[in-house]
Amino acid sequence: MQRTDFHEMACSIARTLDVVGEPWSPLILRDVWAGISRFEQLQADLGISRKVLTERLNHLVERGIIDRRPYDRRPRYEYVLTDKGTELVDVLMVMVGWGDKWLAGAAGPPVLYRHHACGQFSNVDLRCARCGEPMHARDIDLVPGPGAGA
Amino acid sequence: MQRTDFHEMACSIARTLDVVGEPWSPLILRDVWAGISRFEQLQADLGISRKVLTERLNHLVERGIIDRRPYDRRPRYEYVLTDKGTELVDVLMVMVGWGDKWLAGAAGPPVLYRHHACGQFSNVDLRCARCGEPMHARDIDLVPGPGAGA
DNA sequence: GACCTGAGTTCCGTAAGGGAACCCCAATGG
DNA sequence: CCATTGGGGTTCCCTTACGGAACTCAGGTC
Repeated sequence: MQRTDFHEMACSIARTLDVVGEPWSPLILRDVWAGISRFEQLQADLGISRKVLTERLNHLVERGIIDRRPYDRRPRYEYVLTDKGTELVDVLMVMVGWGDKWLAGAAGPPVLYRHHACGQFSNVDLRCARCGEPMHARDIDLVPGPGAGA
Repeated sequence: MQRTDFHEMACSIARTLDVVGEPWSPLILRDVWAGISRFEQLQADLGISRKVLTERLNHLVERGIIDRRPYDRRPRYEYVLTDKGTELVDVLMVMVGWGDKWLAGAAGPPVLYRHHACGQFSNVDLRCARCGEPMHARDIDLVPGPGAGA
């Protein structure tokens, strides 16, 4: 894990990385999103060490990304996305779009999205929340906001 | 950094993490995007160790995210985004949206985006590339694609 | 020729990940 | 009613990677 603390930086990227920037955290989020929700399943699917998996799960629960809840009268637990965590999946969806385009190669994308609204296999596209036009890195200027440091 | 190799996984998230999943890499990308492009500037801005900065820059150059190019007849170099790297910034923009909403607190967002197309301060929104309707985690089904493993 | 500056490299101490073994608890089951 | 099973973690040791400071190198400048 990063030794330098990203939490204090006046940057929403750094602060987001403080939540899911550690190795494995995004993949844990992916698995929980995809329905792999129990400790043993996660450990087997990811091949992560049990120690680190415990740490990451606790961290994600503390930050309100996932909830830990019992699913049996025996001490058995599963992890489910909170609203906060579900919205964080947006980041993963965009990563998938980029990875599909630049890294998937001839085999094609490993996973497809079927959009409920239109029923088609599709991908995400970034648009301006105000005018609806495409909004990518080259389409904007960065301006200091109210929460900027001195 | 991660000891387990994400590169071989049949998952575009894992493969993207193999490129920018190491600690600091996303922040380096952010800085280069924002115009902080030289070694000394990056080191000072991030507070990263010089050794790790060197490793990360080399890694990003190898993966085609940034280019290293001389800006002087002396051995001086700057780093600039490639097209591949510029598209990867989409991921950062979505992270900013999430961080602004869930982590910024009362101070408000540290940075604002002014959209060239409409001139307004805005944020990104995820839409279906086919039908244009909103597309978030709950709006899709995941289906194995052609590049899925056995 | 001495000095400066940007861009790294080297070295050491510490902290984090990997892996295997171990532990705890509730529900069977013989 | 004691032994077993199986999920969900802990504990331990080993190795690797980060942080930080010192050092190097090459071209320009005074």
